[in-house]
Amino acid sequence: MRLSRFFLPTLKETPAEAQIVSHRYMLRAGMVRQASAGIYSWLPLGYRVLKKIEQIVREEQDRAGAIEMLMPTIQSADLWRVSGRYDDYGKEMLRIEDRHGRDMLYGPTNEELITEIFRTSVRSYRDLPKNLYHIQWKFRDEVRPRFGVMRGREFYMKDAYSFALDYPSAVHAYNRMFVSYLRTFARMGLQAIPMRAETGPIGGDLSHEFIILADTGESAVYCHRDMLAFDIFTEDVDYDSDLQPIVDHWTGLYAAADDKHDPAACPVAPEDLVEARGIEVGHIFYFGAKYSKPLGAVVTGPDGKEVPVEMGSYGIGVSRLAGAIIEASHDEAGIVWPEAVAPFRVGLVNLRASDAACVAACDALYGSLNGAGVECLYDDSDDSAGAKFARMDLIGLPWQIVIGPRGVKAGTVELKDRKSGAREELSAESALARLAG
RNA sequence: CGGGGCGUAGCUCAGCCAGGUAGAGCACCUGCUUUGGGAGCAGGAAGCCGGCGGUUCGAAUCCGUCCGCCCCGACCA
Repeated sequence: MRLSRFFLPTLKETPAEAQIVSHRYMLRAGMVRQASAGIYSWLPLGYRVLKKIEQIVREEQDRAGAIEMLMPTIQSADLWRVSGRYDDYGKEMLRIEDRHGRDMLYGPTNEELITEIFRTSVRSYRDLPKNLYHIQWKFRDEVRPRFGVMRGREFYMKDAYSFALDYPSAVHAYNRMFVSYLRTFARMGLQAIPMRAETGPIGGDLSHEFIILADTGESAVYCHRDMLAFDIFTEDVDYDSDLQPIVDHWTGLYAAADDKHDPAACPVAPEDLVEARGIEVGHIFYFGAKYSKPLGAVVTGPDGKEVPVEMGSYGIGVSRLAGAIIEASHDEAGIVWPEAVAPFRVGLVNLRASDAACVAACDALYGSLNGAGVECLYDDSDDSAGAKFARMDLIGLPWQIVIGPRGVKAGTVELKDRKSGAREELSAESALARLAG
């Protein structure tokens, strides 16, 4: 993509409303723009990141055996009255009335809807287990939205719902999601720590939050020091095998968010206890028959008796992750994208747009990169060199290739690693080979 | 929802206390000069001073009211 054809409204100064680093950089890098409190437009650069994150989540859900579908953003209040949550959810739920005076709502979650779909379609234990998910915009009318997309009112979320015949099989469904979450966050370059959690208004009694540590995290978290040394989980998994050993390994050491942490009852010696701030990027629940019972989602078991299905739900904050990744990966100059979620893999900088030789060298390499399938943002503007460097650092693409008169004369380009800052002079062919590899 | 703060040019902000022709820096446009870390000079364009009402000869400025946004707390993927 040529910068001259792209839409990248970067800001030199920090907008006053942004307090934390991810929010500041997302605004400055032209990723998002606030539409109203807690509601954002995703500009092209930010949208590319959002889609990368979404795709990783999707691939790992699919790998774990979940089936993708799509439910609407607007729901009828009727189902929520049946489950009893229409009143319980309170003002967080955005309520709407249609032209016929029917009560509608902008869905904050989808347990009722998915259970209803399941109820009318599945009658036999032979159709179990199932795990259905979708990735969709949600709305929770937070009293006080803040931290940019990390605590917005409108947010993009993956939510999966598992259906099982009995408790052991429900636990296996839970474990599948647990393990797939480890993989999902690892692919984004994040060390996510599963922690015991309150189940909140969703309800249930087996629940973990996946937390990434960051100074600006919303909640205090506590965990055993050794957990930080765990290798991030990247191995391939047979999701049909017994996953309990993996889950046990990751839950064997103490880790809890503040709402589950009791200093008096903490089993970890003070010198081994890490106290930090964390951002919740995923949350998984087992909640049994909490919804299947009132909504009548029952199946006939092998013994011919009807039983309510055992359910769980599993969320990942897709839009929140965009902010959370920046919190975990940035420096004074801007964002430092992990390769897997970077909006482009490489930024190609023409230092001298007025110089025919520089233009020719850049155009040639740009063509080669595109030909090799390397996502490239090509700064073909005639801005000053300093402005280009600063902008490229700000938007945080993992690699920069700088071509200027100096290098063109010497037959070299400069390859810069955004994360380490290391620069290297090499031929355009070598740079291409490096990035295409 | 309690407490606090702020709405003036695209962005960051001054001006308000003490009413009297709407400002600066950055960004933008034109031209020239520059060109390896957010360049220089000259010129230009740009604002219903958040909305409504009031006080006044006169309101960005004073008073009232509404709206929007931010921060702290309580609450949440």
